[in-house]
Amino acid sequence: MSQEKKYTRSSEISELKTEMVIMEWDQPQNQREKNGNLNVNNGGVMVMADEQLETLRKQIAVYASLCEQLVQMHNNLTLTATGGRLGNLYSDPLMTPGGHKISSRQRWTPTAVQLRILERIFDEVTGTPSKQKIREITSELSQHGQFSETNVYNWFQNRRARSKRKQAVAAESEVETEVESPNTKQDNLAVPQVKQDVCFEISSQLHLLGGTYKQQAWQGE
Amino acid sequence: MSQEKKYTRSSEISELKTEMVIMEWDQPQNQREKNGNLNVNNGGVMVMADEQLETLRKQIAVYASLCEQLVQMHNNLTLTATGGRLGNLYSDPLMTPGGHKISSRQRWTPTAVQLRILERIFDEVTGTPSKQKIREITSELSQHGQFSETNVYNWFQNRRARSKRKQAVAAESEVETEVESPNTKQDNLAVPQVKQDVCFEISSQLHLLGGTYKQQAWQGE
DNA sequence: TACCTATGAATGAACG
DNA sequence: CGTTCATTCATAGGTA
Repeated sequence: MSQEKKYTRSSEISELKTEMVIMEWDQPQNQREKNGNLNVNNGGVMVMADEQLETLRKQIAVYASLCEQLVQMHNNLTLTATGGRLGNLYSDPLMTPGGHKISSRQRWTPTAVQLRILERIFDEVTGTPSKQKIREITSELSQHGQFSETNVYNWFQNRRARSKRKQAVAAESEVETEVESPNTKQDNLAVPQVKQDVCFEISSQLHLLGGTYKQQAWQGE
Repeated sequence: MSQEKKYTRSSEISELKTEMVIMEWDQPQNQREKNGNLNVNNGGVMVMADEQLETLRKQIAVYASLCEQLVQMHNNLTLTATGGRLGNLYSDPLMTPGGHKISSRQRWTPTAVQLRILERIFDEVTGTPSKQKIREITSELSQHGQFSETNVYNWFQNRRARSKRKQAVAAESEVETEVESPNTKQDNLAVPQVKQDVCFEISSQLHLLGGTYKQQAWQGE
């Protein structure tokens, strides 16, 4: 009785950005260039070294935290994330004793690659997936996993609908409640949404942070 | 019945975290205290600042690289894909300089009052909350706490689903007392730990780097 | 400290 | 197309 379960998945990234409080460098770029001895040859700038030190430490702290969390996420995700699992391991003959629990089809879960492509296309298309297009997309994405056109269709439908709903809700909540707090732009607490490319955010943060040595590498695309 | 491993969200990572121990600085704490000018008033210690700076920068560089890799891996694996559950960006945590953090980001938890009202309404409605209704409910409950309509929506959804499920399960077990486990369909736990190696490497690097400055940040209080 | 339960949230699929 | 259902994930809180 080996029942496979696919845990993992995690969304701890949300915290990352909160921690990533990028701090400014007190020194301009040119100063940073000669990082071998930038703060000692300047008469009274010595104090700066100290500040910088502090800053650097903080940066490192942030980085450390970041890495830690990333590792965590990776740990969680790694377990079963790699590819589509639509047609692979999971032996569930949809047969329950006594009950009629049929139709227990496992739902398709797009992989990262697939999702990215889908979103891109979603962005391109104005509002109708168009059957023809769906076929193409399916073919395209089929290389990264097995699934049917119906999945794509559904995906677009859902995507559209939810997008709209989110917008509506946002707009609605935007209505000013005069008696209420002036502008508590703090409507968090359960209005996540926005679910964009989280990784992208991380990337941004990283790239912002890492002005010291590293430049950019993955930020491309 | 039980498999070999239990899958705990944080236990696997525990070792990683242990490696992220704070690394001692060549300076004692008291020195760090007066970080306003710790390395300038000491005749020959100035160089140290420089060295330290250099070291710190290197650390940052390494961290940056690590993060980069991590993000890359994450991107490849599942980031926004497999689970898609990763879109949890909540709003800023509002961290006060004093060290106070306003918890209450994350999951909305209905208060007693809210719950009562919700249940009452749930009982009234035949089974379709209807968006309009949700709006009202939200408005009404907003007096007892801040939350969005989505919460209400979700609440009803979950409520109904759960209700149904319970009923179904009850009916099923009522008709037949099978040998299966009627309590819960939660006999999962397979825990395929496979690709851990990657993380392992990274963790090694991280640990090499040392924590430097980091202490606890996100792991919560 | 570790597991379990309850439940809020996310999302693929289906219904009208 | 908009709305609802069903399933699963992830987390807060309780318990041993």
